[in-house]
Amino acid sequence: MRHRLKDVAERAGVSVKTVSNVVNGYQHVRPDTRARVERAIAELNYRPNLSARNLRKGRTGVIALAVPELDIPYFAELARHVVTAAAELGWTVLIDQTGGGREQEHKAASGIGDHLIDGLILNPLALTAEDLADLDGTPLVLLGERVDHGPADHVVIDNVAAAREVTAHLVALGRRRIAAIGAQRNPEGASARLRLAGYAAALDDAGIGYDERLVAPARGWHRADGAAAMRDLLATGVRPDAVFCFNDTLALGALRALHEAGLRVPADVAVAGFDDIEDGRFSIPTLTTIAPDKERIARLAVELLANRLDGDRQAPPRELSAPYRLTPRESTTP
Amino acid sequence: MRHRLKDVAERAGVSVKTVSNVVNGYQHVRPDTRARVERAIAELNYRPNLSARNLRKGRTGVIALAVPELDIPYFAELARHVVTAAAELGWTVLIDQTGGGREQEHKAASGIGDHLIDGLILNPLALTAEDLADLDGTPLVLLGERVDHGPADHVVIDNVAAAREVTAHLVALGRRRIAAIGAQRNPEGASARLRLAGYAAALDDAGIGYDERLVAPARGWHRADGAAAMRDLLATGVRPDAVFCFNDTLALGALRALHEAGLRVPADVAVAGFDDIEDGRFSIPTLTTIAPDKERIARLAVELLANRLDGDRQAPPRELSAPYRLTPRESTTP
DNA sequence: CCTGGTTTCTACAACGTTGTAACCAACGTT
DNA sequence: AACGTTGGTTACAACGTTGTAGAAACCAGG
Repeated sequence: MRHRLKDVAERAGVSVKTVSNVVNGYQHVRPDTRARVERAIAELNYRPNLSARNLRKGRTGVIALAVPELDIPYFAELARHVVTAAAELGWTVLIDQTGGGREQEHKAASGIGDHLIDGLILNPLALTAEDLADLDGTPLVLLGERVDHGPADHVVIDNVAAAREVTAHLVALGRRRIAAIGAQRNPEGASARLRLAGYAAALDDAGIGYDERLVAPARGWHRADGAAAMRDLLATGVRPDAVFCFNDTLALGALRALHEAGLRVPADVAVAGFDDIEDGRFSIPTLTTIAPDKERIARLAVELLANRLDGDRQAPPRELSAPYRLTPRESTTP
Repeated sequence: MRHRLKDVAERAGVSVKTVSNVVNGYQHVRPDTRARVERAIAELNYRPNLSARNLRKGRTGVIALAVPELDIPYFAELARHVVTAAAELGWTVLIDQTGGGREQEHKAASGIGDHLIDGLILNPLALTAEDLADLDGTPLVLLGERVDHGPADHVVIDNVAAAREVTAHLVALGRRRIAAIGAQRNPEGASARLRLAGYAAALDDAGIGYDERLVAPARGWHRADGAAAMRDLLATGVRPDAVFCFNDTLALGALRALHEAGLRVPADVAVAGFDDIEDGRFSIPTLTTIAPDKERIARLAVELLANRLDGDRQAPPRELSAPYRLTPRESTTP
């Protein structure tokens, strides 16, 4: 049922290579030969065997995207854009879920060696620079925060500036007791660390003291974690008048916990998030957030990978920055 | 930098095939030979070339999952479970976004022929039976509703019964003017059609007449579509006291539109959805929904594919059913 | 009619792996 | 001592494709 170049060649009365040439759009093929071959291809419904082609060419046309969890909307939305951007360059995307663990992230990164994929776009949560040291030259692009001076290209947004801007927005509304949710206990959560730094900087700008009791760690990045952190905050008796959550799912969880505690948003407590996921545009109230340009991030990542594949693999790593925008909504401004 | 069986063989002083045997866990290898080979493998950091292995074996170890859109949470959650279930059987999952179009779904299905993937799990929205007619025997499992008597295995949940149950739940709360959101204009949306049928059946059970003005079509399955449909309903002046949305994102959009219209949920209007996505467990109010066992669906789909791959490819298509559970929450019961 | 260049096509080898068949050695059985 | 059996290993071919080198056919200019 399945045909090979050889079958097409026999039917068209030409050599295998000529069929290959037609398939690959080689120029110097006589029109009538080409037509005969194309007819044979159509009649046999021939499809090239990609495994064989890959083996011969050393390329697979598949890139991988490794994210912590697909059912965190930010990553799902990002994945969508990466798939789209990659498709434009003729690539297929293989999506990997790392679970956010250092070990699994490392496995995803070294899985490059399988020859199954030409390159990897990795959004690490816990990976450190030394984890990347033993990679053997397959192109890698990191998303989110830089793994300090790692050997790879990366696409970032300015987490510190963004966090500072959204915190300043809360300050500008007259809030003074501004909590932060999402600090990570393990020191490796780079994004969390930077967002915390931006938060602290904005407080400093406003002459507000940093109060450790207002900074709540979160176990993960899910709604449940945000809700739990918010409940903890309320339970300790510190009464924040605003909360900056380090991502939108945490913020949505916090909204829920505030609702259950009978507090009004934004009247009693203003809430801001980070990521601009679709939920936040329809939640009650809608969610003020930092909106990173996800499409741009995806496109830049794919382009970096393409450059690496076609160009100099030894070139020094590049860092590209994607824009973001503070997007005020009901959760801070009624 | 990249090593082949041959390199390992030379270093260990054995034949290429012996190394291959060690790599594949072949029994009859002398312990000291095995040790020597394994040391050489470790020293060279050898990784098999999957393209070559695939070419030789005719299998790639990769299956594809094609869903309409990754950033619809239901599909993201499903994808997560499929990836997990597949990993247990040693498979990698390649995720495809069809966009829900008939053409693209067909392309995904026929893309099987590329030899890149061993099988496909497809969640179709618009695909018809005849679209599947020209597939050449590569295993395919359909999710969601059956494409009428198509030639493929499929995993379903009983959409009619589930929709009937959730509608009956609304009736039991004393609601009589129950709207439905999510009917599709194009006749191909099989799931929507079945859920509509269940809705109608439940009304009939309760002796409530079917009122066409209460049935709102939706363009897509996003929150924005649900909000738009709800606004349309309200604009026409029919005042429903309950709404059954054909999925959760539509319901979340409807919640938002009701909020904007100043209507209370569930006091004025009760709202129910379908899918049990994470958002619905944290929204305000939390969302009553039908919770399909997504993990089970994913597992069944992967198992069907596995059976097809290892077993009889000509066996008649099978239909497996996954359970669901009505999950009442605040949006119907305060 | 020859020369040199281009176009069109082909034979062959190679990519890295594994299945097949075969070999040799060691063993226990007749 | 001859025999079959098993364990351990190997040489070879094949999977389907494409790059290389070159042959054959064609063309133009002298």
